[in-house]
Amino acid sequence: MFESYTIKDIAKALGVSTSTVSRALKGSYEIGAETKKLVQEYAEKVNYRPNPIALSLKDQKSHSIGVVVCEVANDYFSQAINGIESIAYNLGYHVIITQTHESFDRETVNVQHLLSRHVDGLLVSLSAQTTDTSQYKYLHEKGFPIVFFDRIAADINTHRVVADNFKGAFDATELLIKSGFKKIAHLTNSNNLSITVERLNGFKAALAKHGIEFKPGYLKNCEHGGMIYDEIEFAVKALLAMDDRPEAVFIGSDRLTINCMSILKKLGVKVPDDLALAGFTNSEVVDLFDPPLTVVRQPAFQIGQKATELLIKTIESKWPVEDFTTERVDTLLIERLSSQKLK
Amino acid sequence: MFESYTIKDIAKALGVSTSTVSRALKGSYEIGAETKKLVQEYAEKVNYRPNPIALSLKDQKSHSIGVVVCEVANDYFSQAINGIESIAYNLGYHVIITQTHESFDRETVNVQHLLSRHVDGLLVSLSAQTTDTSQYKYLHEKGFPIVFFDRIAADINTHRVVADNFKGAFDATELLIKSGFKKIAHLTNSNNLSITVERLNGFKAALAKHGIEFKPGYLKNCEHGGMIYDEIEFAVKALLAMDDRPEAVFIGSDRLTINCMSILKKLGVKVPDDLALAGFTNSEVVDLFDPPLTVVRQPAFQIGQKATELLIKTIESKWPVEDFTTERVDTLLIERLSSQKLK
DNA sequence: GTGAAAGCGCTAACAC
DNA sequence: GTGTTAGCGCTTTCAC
Repeated sequence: MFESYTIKDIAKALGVSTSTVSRALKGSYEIGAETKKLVQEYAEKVNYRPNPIALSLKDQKSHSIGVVVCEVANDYFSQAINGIESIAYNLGYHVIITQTHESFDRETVNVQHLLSRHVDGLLVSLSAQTTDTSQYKYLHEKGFPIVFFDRIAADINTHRVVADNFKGAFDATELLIKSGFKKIAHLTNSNNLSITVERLNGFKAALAKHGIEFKPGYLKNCEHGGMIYDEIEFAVKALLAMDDRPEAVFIGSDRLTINCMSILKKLGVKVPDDLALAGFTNSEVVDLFDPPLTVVRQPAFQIGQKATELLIKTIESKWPVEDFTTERVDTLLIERLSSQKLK
Repeated sequence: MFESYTIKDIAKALGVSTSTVSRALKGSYEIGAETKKLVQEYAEKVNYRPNPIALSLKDQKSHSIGVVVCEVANDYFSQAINGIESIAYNLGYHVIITQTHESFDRETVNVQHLLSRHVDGLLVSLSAQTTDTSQYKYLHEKGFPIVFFDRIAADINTHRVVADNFKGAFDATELLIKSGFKKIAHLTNSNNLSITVERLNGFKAALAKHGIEFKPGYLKNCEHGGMIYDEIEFAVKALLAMDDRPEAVFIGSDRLTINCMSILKKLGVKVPDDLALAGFTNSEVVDLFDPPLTVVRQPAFQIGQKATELLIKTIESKWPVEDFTTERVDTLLIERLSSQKLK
């Protein structure tokens, strides 16, 4: 096995005490210049690294943060994790990632697991199935640092970082309207999610602004957050089978947008001729699609970074934090062929 | 802050000693049935969780493994990490991910960082820039567990998990040949990488089998592993500008395949009419591309799993491991429009 | 200016 | 059957 030097080894080698070594290494003023130099040079020479586990045990912090997301192999979340990691790394934390696969049970198990690992705080994006947020409420009340991002718990007053989902949805919907569509459907995620509600509101607001009535029949929710292909296919087919079939659809989630394209292609429905399309996604290759996709992009990397900064600030705060912010960052609308009305 | 119960709290509350609690909790036979029950019920009640940091300090293991990859926001690696995490999670390890962004310096820093965190072992996929593997050699010789996956170090005899890159390349190239192409270029990664060499060999073997001469001019390396867009664009343009311009190109990396498509589209080069294309990628949406892409997929998830299993087995081995395996898993060739010869 | 020792949470060897 | 204690690596208070 691989051994590394401890403070004790250095102390023994140099014939001083461990406390001297400890102090010398952090340049304490109490240590004589030559001793200090001696110790520091020796430590350097043997490539001494303090044992972070011992430090953690001492100061009762694990220097790790737990992340709860639905899926890593998802463009939005892999980008967000990238942001999380970049901040955590710089501030000396490491990141433990867990996936819910949109299941509430799995989410609960993950949180328990992370707590048993004594993470110093939690970065959470709720699963599509989650309605009961009491475990977070309990922890939050006990003073345990939690930051929600993307899919937040409305009833827990802690730091939150989200995209401006309302505006993102509004913009995309308005774009479809301005392209000339009036019959616009909305395919979206589980109603449990904050993002679903916000995006639906943005969708409705855009319709209202342009005097278009919201038709409940044009709204399709996929309760499993796009994890179940058949559910999406069912919803898409239902839209296509309507008497007053929509001409366009605005899609409220990354996975749904991609899967919807895939289903339409399979069914031989031409985009945008038969059905125009705009949707949320963070995929970087949608301009290579046939047709190129009109999308709402979220600054996932920055969202991950901000959430992590807030979390670590909370963790390291000397005083109980009581003042919580909700950061809202802009989305980006990119128009491509899929949302255009062809002659 | 958030406090949790320790063995000491339980001992005090129950008026027994800490060792009794410790033993009772692991159901030791030395403890009387009623004491055991008492302790276990109390621990359950207060939701006791052993402090993993204390355990780590005791048995000199951090129960964490370090991962070195070039990029997380890459389909192949995010899928591999998924596999890594799934195994690590089940075996009680957590995973610290670092990214090299294809830089050797960054890789060195990352390895140092991971070692300073006292990870129990390393899962490594080399950066495109790396030629000097001495840091790994040094660690390996000291008995430190390392498993290479995907981009391996040829000169270090440790566990390795790779796709059958030779065959994957061979199959894709042969497919192009069978489609009727003879002038086939190869756009690929840095020559430093094991995968580059293996895929090139597969490419050459397929040409040879069908009596086609290998033209060095048709081989383009992107030394930065596709991180620099201009480099790829330069290579693609060079191929297109050749007197004896290739009719098809086989691409040896995920990022290059996607970027090449993007460049061809920008240049107005029609695929497969003007240039047919087949390449390695693990993107799940390439069937939505225009045109749908012919690809070689790697079982990234399984590769991640296997590598992690081997690593943890090595870590937990009671004896120094001397017998190392190289696991080679099959790739999957999926034919779509991009590789077909149109009339 | 430096050393001794306690303590963080847990386990295990050694009492009794 | 249960308690006492040392020790994992490090910091820090208290001595000198």
